[in-house]
Order: sequence, then C-alpha cells, then structure tokens
Amino acid sequence: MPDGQDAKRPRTRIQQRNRDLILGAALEVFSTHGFRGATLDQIATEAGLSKPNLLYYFPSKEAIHNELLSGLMDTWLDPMRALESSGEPIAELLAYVDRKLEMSRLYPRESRLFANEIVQGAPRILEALKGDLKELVDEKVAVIRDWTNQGKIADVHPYHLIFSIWSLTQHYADFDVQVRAVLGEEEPFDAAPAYLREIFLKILTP
Amino acid sequence: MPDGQDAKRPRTRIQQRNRDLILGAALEVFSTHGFRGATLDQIATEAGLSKPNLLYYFPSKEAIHNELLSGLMDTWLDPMRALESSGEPIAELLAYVDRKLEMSRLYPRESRLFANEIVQGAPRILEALKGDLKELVDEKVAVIRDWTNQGKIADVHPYHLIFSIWSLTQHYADFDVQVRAVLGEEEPFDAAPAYLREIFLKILTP
DNA sequence: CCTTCCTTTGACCGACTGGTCAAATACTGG
DNA sequence: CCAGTATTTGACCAGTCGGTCAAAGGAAGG
Repeated sequence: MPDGQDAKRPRTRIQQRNRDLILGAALEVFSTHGFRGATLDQIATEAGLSKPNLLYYFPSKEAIHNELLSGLMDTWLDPMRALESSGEPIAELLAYVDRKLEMSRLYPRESRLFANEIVQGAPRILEALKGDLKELVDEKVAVIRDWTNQGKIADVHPYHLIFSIWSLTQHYADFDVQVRAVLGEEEPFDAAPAYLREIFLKILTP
Repeated sequence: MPDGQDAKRPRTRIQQRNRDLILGAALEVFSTHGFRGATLDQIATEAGLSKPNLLYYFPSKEAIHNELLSGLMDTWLDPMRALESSGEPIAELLAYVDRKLEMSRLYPRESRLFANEIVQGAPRILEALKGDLKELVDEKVAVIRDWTNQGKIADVHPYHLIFSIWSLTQHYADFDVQVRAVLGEEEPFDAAPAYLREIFLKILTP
C-alpha cells in the first residue's frame, strides 16, 4: 500500500525504483508539455509502466506534479542558500551566478518545469513563492544591502539584482531552443559562463 | 465564407469584429494555459461566442494559435528592427532595452504566449526562429560587432548581449507572479526601467 | 505446498475534447 | 417585401482524458 502518509518513505526496493521511474518520466513529460498538456499515458509509457500502475503509486496526476515541484523547490534554492554573508561580496555573488548557471546546464528539465508553472500563473506553488521563497530572498537581500551600504559592491537594487541572476541563468535552460536557433552551430554553454561573469563583475564593481 | 485565402482580409465589419474578438480571447487563454491547456470552450466563452461560431471563422484550434503567433512575431521584433547602425551606439542599445521593457509592460500576454511556446520546445515556430529571427539577429549582431571593433562599446559577446536584453526585459512579463510574490507590495515596473538602464550602461561602457 | 500480501493490468467509466452538420436566424441588395 | 447570402447555434460524434476496479500474477514465509 504505497499511498498514504508514508508514501515518501517506501519500504521495498521495488517501490523505491518505481517511484523514481515515475517521477523521472513525469519530469520529462511535465517539463516539455506543462501540467495540462501532459497525460498520464505519456508518463506511463515513458516510465515503462501501465497507467493503472502509476495510480497505484500516486493517487492522482496532480499528486505526481506536486511531489515533483515540492521535491525540487529545495534543490532549486540551494545555490541561493549557499550565499554566505561572511565571504568576499563580489566573489560570493559571482559564485552564486556560476552555481545557478550550472544548475541550468545540468538540470534544464527542472528549470522548465518551474518555468511552465510560473508562466502560467503558478497556480500550484504561489503560496510557496510568497512564503519560503520570499523569506529566503528577503534574507539574502539584507546581506546584499549590507554590502552596498559598506561600499563593497556597487549600489544596485538588491531585489532586481537577484531577478537579473535568475533571469539570465535560467534563460539558457528555459529558452534553449531559441538560443540554439539563433546561435546555429555554436554551443550556448561554451560562452555563457564567461559572459555572465564578465557582465556581473561590471554590474557589481563599485 | 470567412475561411480560405482571404481570411486575413475580412470584408464585412462583423467579420472583422468577431475575428478580433476571437483572437483577443485566444491570446488571453493561450497565454495563461499554453496551447494544449487551452480549450475552444474557454476561448468561446471569453469571446462571448459559441464554439461552433469560432470554427466558422477559423478552421481549427491550431489555426487560431498559428494566426496569433505569426501575427505577433512581426510586432515582437519591431523594437529590434528599430536599432539603427547610424545612431550613437550606447544610446541605441539602451533605447532598445527601453522599448523591449515597454513591450513587456504593455503586452505581457503576448510575451507569455511566446514564452509558453518556446519553453515547450517551440514545436510550431521553430522554423521561424531559425529563419526570420536568426536572420534579423545576425544582421544586428554585425552592427554591434562594428561598434565593439571601433571601441565605441565594451567588447562583449554580441549574441549573448542580445540574449541578456531579451531575458531581462521579458522576465518581468513572463515571471510576473514570481516577481510580485517576492517584491510584495512594490510594483515591479517602478524600479525595473532605471535598474536595467543602469546595469546595461555599465555593461556597454568601454 | 499453501497462504498472505504486494504488485500489475485489462476492461471499463463518465467527463471533456476538438470538430461537424443541418437547421435556424439575421442581414443584404434589389 | 423578398430572395439569397452570411451568420449563429443546438445537437451530436468519435477520440481522449483522469481515474476505478476486480481479478490476475508474483514474492516470501511457513
């Protein structure tokens, strides 16, 4: 009986394996078609399971989606949590940009899953945005404000600075096809890291 | 007989009005739910028409979507077309940023329509991206390269500079809910224009 | 071997989807 | 006013959707 309170802690190896299979397949399908655009049949096929079998491990389509989103939210914010107030300000922020861009490179599907959700009004995670996300951002904004007040980085709007970092790094995952269509043969992630480091250095230098 | 070759040039006032009604409603619905997530019933209700009546003016759901995308593509690239090689380089580029941000402020639904399409792999406009879009970008990149070669702007990667402009300006339309969730009461577009002008000035100054 | 519990699935359901069609209704020029 | 055309719609259809269920298949311990 995989459903219920202890669903997150499957007992058997086979439950663990199938849950992972389903979540992996669901990530693939949800991230490329959005929630409504995805179908259980697609996810089942992708996972190599039957549709009723999916619903043996998860109570509904929405439950799979929620599990993905909440499970990913933490990972997604890790690069920001790692921003240390004790470090050298500009180095800390450039390292954050690096980590964020690396996330886009390694986990583009996760990025697109969030992008789909947010572009469509974030109906399922709005509360998390106004809660946990805002809280974390507010905390880091305070750190950035300290740095600007001490003249250690340029006096830029801290919230919009953070939006810039999100926007520029995630762009390479979310709008991948557009970037590639315009670049032609050139690989986006070849030049992007150096470019972003360069411009953020200019933005942050007092 | 509204369908057929001359569909774009309706004769009567009533055809013009209903086509506009439908396209307006479709923009609203497609931009908030994506292509698959949108339904003809939603669009019909939003337009104040019956579903069969929609299909009297457009042959299919996809035809409405295509009409929107192709009709918007031109408008969407106008700010970039207006970038003049004869102007003062930094002023030209900053003005481009301004125009692009203004588009996001005035036409967020159009921005999200494209965002939805591209995040999901641009299945319906990939050819346009590799064709018209790339052509226009290549042309403007040549202009930017001239400016960098002449030392009139900083030596930044021209393609990635353009991606930056797209990314940062469209972010405020596409990820509107997230920006608002984090900012709380503050209005995003209050500080964004000055912030973007400030950082792009830093990026572009040699 | 049998029992018990976990896992898998074919068949099925009601709701909804994009789309059709014939008939009804408005609108137009003569 | 009328004939003809343009517009609108209720009823309907086949396919797909998320989800259910009873029954079948497996694994494990005794």
